[in-house]
Amino acid sequence: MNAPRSEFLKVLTERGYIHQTSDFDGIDTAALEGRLTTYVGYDCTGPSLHVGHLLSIMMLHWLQKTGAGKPITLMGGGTTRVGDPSGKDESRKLLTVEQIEDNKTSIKGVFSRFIAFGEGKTDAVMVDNAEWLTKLNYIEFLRDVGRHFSVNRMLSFDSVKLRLEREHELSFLEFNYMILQAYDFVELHKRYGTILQMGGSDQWGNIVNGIDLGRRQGTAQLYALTCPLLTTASGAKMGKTASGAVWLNADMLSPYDYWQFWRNTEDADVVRFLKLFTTLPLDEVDRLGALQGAEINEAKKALATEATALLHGREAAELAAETARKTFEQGALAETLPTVEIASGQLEEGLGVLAAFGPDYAKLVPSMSEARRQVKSGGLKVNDQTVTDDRGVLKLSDLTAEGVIKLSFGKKKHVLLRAV
RNA sequence: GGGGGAAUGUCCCGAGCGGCAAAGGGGGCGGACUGUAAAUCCGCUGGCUAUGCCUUCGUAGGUUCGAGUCCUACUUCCCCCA
Repeated sequence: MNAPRSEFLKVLTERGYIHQTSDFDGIDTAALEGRLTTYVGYDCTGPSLHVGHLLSIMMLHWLQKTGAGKPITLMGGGTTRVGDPSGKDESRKLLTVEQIEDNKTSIKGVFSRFIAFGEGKTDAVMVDNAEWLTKLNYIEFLRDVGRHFSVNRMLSFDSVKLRLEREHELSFLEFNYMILQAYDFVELHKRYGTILQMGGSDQWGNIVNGIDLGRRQGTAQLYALTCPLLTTASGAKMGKTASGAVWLNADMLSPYDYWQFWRNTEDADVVRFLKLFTTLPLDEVDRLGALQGAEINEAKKALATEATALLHGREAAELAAETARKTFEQGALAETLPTVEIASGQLEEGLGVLAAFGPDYAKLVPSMSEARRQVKSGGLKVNDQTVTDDRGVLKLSDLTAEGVIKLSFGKKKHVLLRAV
């Protein structure tokens, strides 16, 4: 692999996005000529994408920014009806078509934060593979596409092999996923001149299948580029928090919580994440990375603010940073903490502490039983006072001068209960 | 087609003579220590209208005062013979 000549691959290489490519020089040349039309596919299995998807979105961002080519975001409206078996032990429950459509609508919004859509040469477009997949004729499809796939070879792919080795069922439906994804690649080539598919390293097999199919059907040379699967320095899968995945949609994870997620990055990951998840120039990253000991916290704040600004906007990011500063560095009550409203009447009658923390109000803990357990281990606080009695009751007199009650779970998670 | 084995706490792996909310790990969460980090140590890790009640051991039945444990059928997987 030679040193990249294109700005696009230069950036991707320097910032650590590349895990594997099918033909580095070929991609490099196309990028240099600005004809690297590239797609990434996104399943519609949930109502929001999460940080795991961010890497590929950032790659599309750089693709556009460096003028290497046109980004295409492919919504898997069709493939999600089949289900990708990659990396999963069990079949996902079949989603209804309505659920998939709802998810798709809900997911769409985040892309425009990172890439510009439009009609121009390097403007991004969004397409949905339901458009062509749902119209396929089975027999025709088998004859045109199916004959190019060897089952012997398909069985050797990790996504399939894992299931077989683990003794878990793999339905014929799911077995077809890789064929459909391969077909997508070729179809996108025909429609938009797409020549590159990017994705996580777990998608390598699926992408290469598309390249093979293209060659057999006589398309131009297609390419693959994958990014590494993200793990933290201590080996944990990235993107999980107490309350689940780190969602990108603001209504599922507030900008403040998103900021907190990045703020809590392990020391050893800071530089890597600055390169991957912010657009800060590399010399600035180097400067931040050189900080030692407790000073690394400055780098983490920069990471949090920059990453949040990309997704939720500069203003929301600054606000989150300020809220965190007040809460953690001054120990003051930040009015901008996540807030849950409660009827004053409820407080007049008295609201059980457990209930206040539980799923009906602050949602800091998932159940009353969990709240009870946390009281035992001293994890709950009301107005910075540790809760000791699980039968305690919150009353109007617990309201601070600002008219709120501050509920804390652990040291990092806070919610304000505001009487209305 | 015949024979033998397996499925356990809705995160994973895994023990479980008929009295079991079910050993032990990993992961996760909380506490201590720190720097809102890592490592380490301690605690917790089904739900609820809570000294009690309800739901859990592949699925559906049965035996029993009582079933994760015994029986029958079914599902999926592994091994051996054909």
